[in-house]
Amino acid sequence: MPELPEVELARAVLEGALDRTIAAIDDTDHWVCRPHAPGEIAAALVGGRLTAARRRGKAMWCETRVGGGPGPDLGVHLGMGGQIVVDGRVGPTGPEHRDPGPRKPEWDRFTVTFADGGSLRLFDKRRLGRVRLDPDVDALGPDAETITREEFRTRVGRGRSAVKARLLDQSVLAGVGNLLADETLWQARVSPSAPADELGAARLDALHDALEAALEAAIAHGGVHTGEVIRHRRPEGHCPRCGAPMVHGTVGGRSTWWCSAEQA
DNA sequence: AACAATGTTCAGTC
DNA sequence: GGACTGAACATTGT
Repeated sequence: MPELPEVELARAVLEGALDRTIAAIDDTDHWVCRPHAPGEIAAALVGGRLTAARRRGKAMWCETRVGGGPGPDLGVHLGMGGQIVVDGRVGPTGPEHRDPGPRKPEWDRFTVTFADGGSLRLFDKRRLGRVRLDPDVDALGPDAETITREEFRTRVGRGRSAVKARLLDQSVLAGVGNLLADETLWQARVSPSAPADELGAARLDALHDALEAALEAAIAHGGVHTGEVIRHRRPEGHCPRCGAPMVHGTVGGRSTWWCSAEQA
């Protein structure tokens, strides 16, 4: 689930955890909390509180106050399938929201318990999510939601690798994942394997517009899985616009589907 | 059982 | 040194 729209929805859920005293933290999952030692995050934040929930691309973090002064930021990355759960509530983050399925307690990889009895948890079956203090977000490119047309042109339209690889490169722009990339390319009728530097301004602008529209729709509807082409992203799938078969391949190292006619 | 999965990162190669 | 590629990472589901 987690691409920019899901992370934004999770960030909104995170706001429910602000301004509450932190009574305890379970940071004993050494993989999710690496490189911190068990207890390190707890020692830094217990007694303090979260004061703001921020996001850049797929990276999220909370500003904090501890002992009357600013504390370290608490960074949270959802990885491939993580969810933020505050007081037992999750945001609308994909198919699992409609059908939550089993929720084994051991899939809670990180837990903040508040003095009022509530909690903030990172729920993550796959364990590819990550929690760390003072995450470095400076290496990320501009957020996909706010990047300007001009910035998009110069950053995405550079290099001879496939345009999809550029869209997925978080240092080029932050927030686009595999499904959103396929949706954006399909909306703009651009081949995922087209070399980025051969696109030209018109098609780069079309991609930018398609991205903004896809982001807005995904946030409004609850996640990238609601994209128009996403459910046709399967064997025997057909383009919902022209009816031509969808084809599958690997582009930029990721599983990719595109319309055999319109994105040739 | 083998393989793919909505993400990131690191070791290689050009 | 920068740009780019593919495997590895931990785990679940098909």
